[in-house]
Amino acid sequence: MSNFKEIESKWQEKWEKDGIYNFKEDKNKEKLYCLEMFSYPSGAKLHLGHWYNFGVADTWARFKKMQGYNVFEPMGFDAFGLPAENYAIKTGIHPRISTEKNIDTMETQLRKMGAMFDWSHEIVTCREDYYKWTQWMFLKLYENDLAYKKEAPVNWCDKCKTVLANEQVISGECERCGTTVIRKNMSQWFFRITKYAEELLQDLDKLDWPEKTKILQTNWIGKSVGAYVDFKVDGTDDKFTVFTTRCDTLFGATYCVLSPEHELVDKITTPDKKEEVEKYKLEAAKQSEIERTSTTKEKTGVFVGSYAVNPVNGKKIPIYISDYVLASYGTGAIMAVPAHDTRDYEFAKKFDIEIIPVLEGGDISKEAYTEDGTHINSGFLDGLNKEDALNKMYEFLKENNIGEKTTTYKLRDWLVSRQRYWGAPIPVVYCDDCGIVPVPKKDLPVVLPDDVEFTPDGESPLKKCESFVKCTCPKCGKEARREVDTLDTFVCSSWYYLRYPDNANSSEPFNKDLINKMLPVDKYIGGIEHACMHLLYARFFTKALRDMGYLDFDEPFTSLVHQGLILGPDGEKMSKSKGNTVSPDEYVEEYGADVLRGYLMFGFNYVEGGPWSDEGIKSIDKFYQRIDRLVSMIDESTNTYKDVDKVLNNTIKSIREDIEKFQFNTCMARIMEYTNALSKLDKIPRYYIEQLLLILAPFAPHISEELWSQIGNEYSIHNQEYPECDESKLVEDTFEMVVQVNGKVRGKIEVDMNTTEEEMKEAAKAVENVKNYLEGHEIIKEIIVPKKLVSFVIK
RNA sequence: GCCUUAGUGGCGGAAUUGGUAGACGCACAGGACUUAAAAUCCUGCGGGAGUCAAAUCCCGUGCCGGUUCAAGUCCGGCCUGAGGCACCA
Repeated sequence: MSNFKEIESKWQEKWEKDGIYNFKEDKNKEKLYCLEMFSYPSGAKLHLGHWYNFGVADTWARFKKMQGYNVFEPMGFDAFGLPAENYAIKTGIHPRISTEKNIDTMETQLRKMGAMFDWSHEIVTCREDYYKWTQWMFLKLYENDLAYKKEAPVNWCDKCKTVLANEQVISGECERCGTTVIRKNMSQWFFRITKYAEELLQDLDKLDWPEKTKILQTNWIGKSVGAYVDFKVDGTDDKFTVFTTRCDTLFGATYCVLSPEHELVDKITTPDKKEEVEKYKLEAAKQSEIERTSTTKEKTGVFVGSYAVNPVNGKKIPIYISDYVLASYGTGAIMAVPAHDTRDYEFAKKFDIEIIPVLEGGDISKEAYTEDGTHINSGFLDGLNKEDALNKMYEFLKENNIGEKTTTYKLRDWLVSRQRYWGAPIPVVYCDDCGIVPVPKKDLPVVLPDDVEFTPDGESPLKKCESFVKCTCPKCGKEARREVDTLDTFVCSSWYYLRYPDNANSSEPFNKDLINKMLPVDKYIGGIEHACMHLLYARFFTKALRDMGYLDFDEPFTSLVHQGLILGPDGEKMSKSKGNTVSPDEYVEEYGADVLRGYLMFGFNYVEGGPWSDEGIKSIDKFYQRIDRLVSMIDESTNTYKDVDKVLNNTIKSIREDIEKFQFNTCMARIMEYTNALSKLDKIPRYYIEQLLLILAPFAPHISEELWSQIGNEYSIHNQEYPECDESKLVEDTFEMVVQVNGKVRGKIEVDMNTTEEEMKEAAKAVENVKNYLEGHEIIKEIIVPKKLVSFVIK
């Protein structure tokens, strides 16, 4: 086999023509839905990361197919998004044209991968037959009170008069014009994901996901139990509510802090502080949340001139604003207990505010600092421990109607409005008389118009498209205006796994019975960068659809695996701007898909990834050439060799174990060991060759298929069963016993498998080198690990 | 900064979960075949001491400390890199 490329396209065409990977319902086989996170067609071409994700995951799916599962492995494109629109502004090429062209290229490339993708189930999110149902999802959420509008801050460039993505803000400035970006409030659509916060948290226990991913989601959801406490503003009827996890320290609260965006700020700022407060609010608006919540930067803030009344002791305490308090978490206001909180302590020191310790040994300025001391200076809480004091305070707050026990989450509702063109239009109409009116489902899709203008002035093309904006109210028939914002692309990707099995359905997003059979996804493979957003949004959608009665399962992805990141040769994340991207194309061109896939499997720990280097890709090429040579040594004898049998069965056993852990590198190593064993033979019996090809099939699908046919076997190797391990071939008569003295290896000796512990000990003592160490010393301890080692501790 | 994660030969990476560190491969070196090269095959290959050669010994899994008969693996503290931080997807 001199040319891998030739045989690859030959088999790819045949497989597709025969549809051997197309999913057909089969009552005798268990379905297995294997899904790789679909790709965004921005770069025009597949990059190495795609090959790493899809190509390697396909080996797992192929292995499952050979294990007898009815595998469904679809592919599609997450095709809406910012880059296509930016590209249009720069070049004038319409996003639909550039996107469809990219998809075309990528499909061609994906076919060259030789994966089992079932193209008859393809979906593309920017096409009407898909986004119609994305809009339907929006309407359903709206009907169920899971979509609503409210004011929220966006990145705003006042020169461009446009909203910027975080990505477009470069160190606080607009990437186009360099103007300082500010946070500005706008009315926007939200999905009420927080309604599911508790269930999203609880159900993590049910999932076969990496522990670190569950921890990331747990922290992101950020549940904390505490209390709301109301503070009156002294001398007025105004009050504000704070959230605190330590209401037991209320007696030590010596000031309050509102976020600069808090609605009460303007009202309670005294005239002499007005200027200073306004200035501070502007400064705060310029900062990102990461900057604002940094625990190392110096605390800043401004006294607003008013005082709050501490509800437990009636003390007047000053009210400040500070950027370290965020409007989006809790109530946007805190009570500060500087004696027991680091941030509050720093702040109080700087502004010379009173510090009252209320926990014994808990004064932050003291050396022996504990968080949970006995309460002091705390009136009715004095002498109590943390738990009792908390409970007593909860009671007190409730009785006096000044607060209550509560649970809050860091998780915020999901902002889905985007002031952009290239996305699914939000199917809503604004009518002067009827207000917000959802577009009736029979009128979906609200079609994204093609004839729009892309200008760099930042104005949304949809807003300027009069024919789109102008419409009639579905309720009263009067003239109305369409919503010009589009949906976050994460909305598209929150339900695509539900559409794949039923992608041609034109009367509903998916058939309930079908989806209940095909889902949940059995194995979902994609990057960990999606741990908090995409994966959480998809879980939310599934639960919301379940509650609406459209499906009967609780979780979309039963089992999850993250492939690592393939970095540039410099060890940095590949990006065009860094100029460290590596294209897979030249490798496919030179070595073929099997070799590139093989190298990606062998050269990296799949879950860790690492910097790209092509040192060694040749070795996979050589390895497959070697297999080709071995196959030509085929012999029709039925001889067997004990050593070869042992290696063969160990290979099968190890691969079956390792592939479940996505350890493809060790699988490849075991295949190499088997070929090493075979190459010691002059002629290789047919059985050993067939086993080799079957073992190899999921890893090198084209080469194995070619060689399988060359030795005269029936097409297709991919419809065969994966070899089973014959444990009887692995039985060993002896083992190597290790002898340690004081923890160091001092001898190794081959002994019979059936050696008793007592015999092991005696044999160990008889080892020449061990004898030298034991001589003249007292053995104070003997440790025996059966079938492994003997360890002596001597004095 | 916060959350998560990783650090093992010249390199990519193994290590049954506390029990022989370096599987498998790359690179390199030596040899065979060849007029020669490529390809292929064989041998060696963490560092140091020792020896004709061995045996054997010491050091070694980012750094410092701890637990243990025994630590790459567990615990505490640090350093460095990577991913995410809610409008890139």
